[in-house]
Amino acid sequence: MPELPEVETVRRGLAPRLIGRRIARVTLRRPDLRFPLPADFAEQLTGRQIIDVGRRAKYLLISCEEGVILLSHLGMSGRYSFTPTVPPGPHDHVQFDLSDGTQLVYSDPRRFGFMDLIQDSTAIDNNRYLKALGIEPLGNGLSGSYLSDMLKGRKTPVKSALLDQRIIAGIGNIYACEALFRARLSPRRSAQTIAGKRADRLATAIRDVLQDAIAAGGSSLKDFAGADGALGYFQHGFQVYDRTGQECVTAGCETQIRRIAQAGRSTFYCPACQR
DNA sequence: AACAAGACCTGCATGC
DNA sequence: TGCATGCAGGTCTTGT
Repeated sequence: MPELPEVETVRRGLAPRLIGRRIARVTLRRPDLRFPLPADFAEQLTGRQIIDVGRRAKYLLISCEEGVILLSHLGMSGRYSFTPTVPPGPHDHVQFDLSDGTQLVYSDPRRFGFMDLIQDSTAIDNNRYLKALGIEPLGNGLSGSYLSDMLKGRKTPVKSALLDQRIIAGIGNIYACEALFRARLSPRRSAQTIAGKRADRLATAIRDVLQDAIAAGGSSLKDFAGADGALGYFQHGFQVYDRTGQECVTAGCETQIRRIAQAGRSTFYCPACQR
């Protein structure tokens, strides 16, 4: 599951190959992704020219002429490719034939991803998937004071709070772990204790780790690839994620990275550096 | 209101 | 080799 940096990497890969092209044909090999597609999904898109490829949190927003916007979430294993196989693979669920003769294929083995249509840009904020989202972590809204305000009174672990998309939209399991390591904060700490300098540190760490990951072209675990098929390199930059038992990267700290479960998700951290 | 747990679905690594 | 188990980047829904 791509998190914000991976979705942004996909967006950047798609934009130059989509903008200005027309959607000549939409083939639905499987109309039931995670959720049912709108009944007129193909009809609404067919013939329309693509004018922008945007992103909100982990959602891709592909804007077409006459205002229709295709919303696409990659779930855990969704990916876009311009090199369709013949015959189509079992998980190639949607294909967009473009006016320049290229074909964009959406594949998603786990089918946790989904798509929707938004009628025009004024309806974005009312979309069922977007309306409850919190701030963009790379926007101007993220600050220590925003974090301390939002986390006030919350007893859930700060790690779990970072995954709450209503507070900050776009952080997933990897970058929640990585941001807390950079901020030297324990993932087990109660969210309401994040205030003052701790909150400032966390806000900075979130922004920095996401920016670094985007600059590296996203990470790549098992299923992710950019739209051009290239792999991201940020996984080489993980300092705690999936490093159970390995030595902490902090100079002089020889503590082993620990893995715990929080709210059903794995958390990785250094119990010595993160307080 | 906040929080935890379950549900959704397939593929892969691991251990017996 | 085959099989069972647990795990995976997310989000929505249900129940306390």
